[in-house]
Amino acid sequence: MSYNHQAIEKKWQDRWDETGIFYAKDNDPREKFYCLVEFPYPSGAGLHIGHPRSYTALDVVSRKRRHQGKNVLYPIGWDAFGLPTENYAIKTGRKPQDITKENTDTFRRQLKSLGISFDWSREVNTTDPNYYKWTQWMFLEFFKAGLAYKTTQPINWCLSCKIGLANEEVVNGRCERCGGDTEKREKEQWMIAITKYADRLLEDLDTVDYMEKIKIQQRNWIGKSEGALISFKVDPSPGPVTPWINVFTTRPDTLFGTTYLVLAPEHELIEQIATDEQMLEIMAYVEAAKKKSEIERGSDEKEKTGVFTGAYAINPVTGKKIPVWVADYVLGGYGTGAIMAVPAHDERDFAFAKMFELPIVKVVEPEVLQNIIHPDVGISHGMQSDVKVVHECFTGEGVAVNSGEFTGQKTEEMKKNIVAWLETEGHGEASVNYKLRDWVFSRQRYWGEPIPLVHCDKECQVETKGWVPVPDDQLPVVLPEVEKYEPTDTGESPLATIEDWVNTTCPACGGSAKRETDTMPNWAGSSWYFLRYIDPHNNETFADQEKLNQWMPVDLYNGGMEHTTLHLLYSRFWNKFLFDRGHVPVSEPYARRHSHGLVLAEDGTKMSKSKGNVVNPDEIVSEYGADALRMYILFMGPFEEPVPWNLNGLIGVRRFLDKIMRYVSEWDESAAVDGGKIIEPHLKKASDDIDAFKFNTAVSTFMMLFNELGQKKITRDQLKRLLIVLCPFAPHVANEAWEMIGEEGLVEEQPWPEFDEALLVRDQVELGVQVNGKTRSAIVIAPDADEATAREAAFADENVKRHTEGKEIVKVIYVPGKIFNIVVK
RNA sequence: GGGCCGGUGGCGGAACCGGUAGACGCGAGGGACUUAAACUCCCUUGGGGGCAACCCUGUGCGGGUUCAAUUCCCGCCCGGCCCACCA
Repeated sequence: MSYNHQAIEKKWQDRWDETGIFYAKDNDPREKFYCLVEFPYPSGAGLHIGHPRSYTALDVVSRKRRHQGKNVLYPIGWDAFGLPTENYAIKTGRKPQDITKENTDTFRRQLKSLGISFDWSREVNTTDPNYYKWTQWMFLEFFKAGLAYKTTQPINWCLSCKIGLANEEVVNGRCERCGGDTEKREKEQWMIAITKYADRLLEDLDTVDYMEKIKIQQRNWIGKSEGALISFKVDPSPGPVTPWINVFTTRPDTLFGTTYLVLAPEHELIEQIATDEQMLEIMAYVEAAKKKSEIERGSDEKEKTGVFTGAYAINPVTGKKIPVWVADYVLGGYGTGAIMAVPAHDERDFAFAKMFELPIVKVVEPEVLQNIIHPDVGISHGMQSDVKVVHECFTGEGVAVNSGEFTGQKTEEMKKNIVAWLETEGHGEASVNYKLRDWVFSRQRYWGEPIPLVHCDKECQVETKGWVPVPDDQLPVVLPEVEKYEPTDTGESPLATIEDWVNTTCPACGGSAKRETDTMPNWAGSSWYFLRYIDPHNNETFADQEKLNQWMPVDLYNGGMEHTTLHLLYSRFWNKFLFDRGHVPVSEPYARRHSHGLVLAEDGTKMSKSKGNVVNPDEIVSEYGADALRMYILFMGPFEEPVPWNLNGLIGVRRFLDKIMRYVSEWDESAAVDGGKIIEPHLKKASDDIDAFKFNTAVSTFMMLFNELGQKKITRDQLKRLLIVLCPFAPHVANEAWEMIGEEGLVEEQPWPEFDEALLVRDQVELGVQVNGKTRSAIVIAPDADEATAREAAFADENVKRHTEGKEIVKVIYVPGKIFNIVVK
């Protein structure tokens, strides 16, 4: 017998809709549980088979919590701004608004067909003006706090999207969205000063329960390093004002080994200090470096290039003149865009020095060498004349050599002392650097939130360089209708072409003014959506304070690892900022963060449209049913690991669901026997596995349970308990079965079972018996039997006798319930 | 190059805190039911040996700790993901 999934799934989904049983309740005395999944980007392709993995898993958790009497908020919405929709609009000439409407309708239908217990009354959409009104309002909060600023600086530019990208969006020199080539470009951009929060984003990781690998990845991305800022005086001075070159280093202790300086090609001092003879060559090099795409620059395989500027600077500790070079192995965006090169103790500097025959001076030795009498100690640390060719580079810590008065100090000690010396001499100071960059927040695109600023023609607001916020009562600044969605040839947003929208009046002085035509990146709306779910229809504020107090923080948040350095970091930052402004009650938005693995194609590779190995959830649901898809996707493997899709596996799960329905239809109360000893341990295991995120073994536990039951009919109460625990996994089947046995109402209304300890303990276990660690037999014995009993049973066993007879028994190890091991000689 | 994760049957995977390796599912083989098929049910299924009871071997490779290692330690090899000239 095979149950009719189409009929029963529709039936119960309608019942859930009618009763509103999954709606979260504000002002409710029950304990709250806020369960969150990353809301999807509603693409034209429809739901990906990977989506249900995360949604189903957290659905199981949410459903269990409801059974346990919690007031659960499990919402869903649409992260709908973004390039694919815009590109589709360009291709078809249709409005992105219309395309989005169609796509979200599809996604909603697909998600509902899975029976996921979302609270559909709280659906949000980032492209809804009632939503992005608040995204804009929050941007203005950043602006008013001085954290949003416009600047011209080299940014990552995607050549095919014609769009500026944040660091986080550039993957191996390619655009994260389209995979196209990127290069550095000078462009005016709105930035948000996320770096001001770098320390707190780092430190507060200790206060949250994230999977360790997520924390590690965020720490690495923030990339805090401590060191020193050191100033080198250019000598001879190229003009009346003597320029100084500032460098950041994590190894100030190697200053004596600094034999040259290197500036990034973008460095502002280059033109000023380069000598006339070198100028042509330098300019050519700088130009070439600019044109190099990020890919080329990265793929140079350590082959170093560079040009001498002709200028020299003074090493403050040795007093020696050292040459200043320009090379693109130094990054303009990190530190000061200039480095002190210590070829003896840095691989990159070493490679460069060898290439251009620059001096290499050893100033650190591994500590172990210090115990050996060393002829080098004490030799002068001069330049050219006494340079020995060093054949390898030592980057570790150790003891200083060739370092004047500091010689003999350990690295840690020397770092402190040299920084103190630099500070007194006015040549430098202790300093901290981060890899994290400020967030490039402008997009020259149509399909995003307009940045709600106006530039006053008279620049009446001097301190903000003429930029004036659109007043709150004029928000949202609604996206105007345009003819064409293409970015303009000048690299400006299509909005720039709508004159009567661009031209406006200055909110401050009433004079003429122009609107900002850039839009926000698609990360904007997703940075705070978890707050809007709490009060999605509020028109007075983004969410009511009382309700925020009630619901925040999110108790459990699941999403993909690919968002660890993007969305997850951005939204933590955004929430912290709102917290500082007094708008949200907690500093960290997510108490616990989990991540899921990808669902791969059957061949173990990523699913992709081009390879044609994509699985369509609609087909699966219509052919095998939502419950089969739900249970299979949980069963296929460990939740956090990637697993290949396998249709036969899904069919196996469907067979199991048929087996359950068959059991229930054949179930006969009058023939019931006590099955407590069978079902109780299994139900307990399945229940525990939910909290441990071990959904795969939870499903297999149900299978084992039915294998053990066989034809045995359990009591009504026992069957009911079973169906309640099954319900989070296969809610349609559980409800249908519930009705089949004549029970009223919905399974969702039932409390989670309390497990009876007495039924969990087993009276007999099979205990392995080993001789010298090799399993030779097994005995059936009480799990808590004493050693004498176990010993008797074990030595009575024929097989054990055969392996022990005539041998000296050295000792026996008996671990009750685990093992009985006899050591013989 | 760095960080993280992983490597167990033909396949996906299980094994709690070191305690009978291979649960559960798929696939395969055999059988029952059927006029036949589908469905369902039963048996077998890591490799090698043996009629059998059983024996040997086995969790990427090489060592080690232990009564006992898929699990812990050391050294390698391979794969995946993320980051990557970050001073």
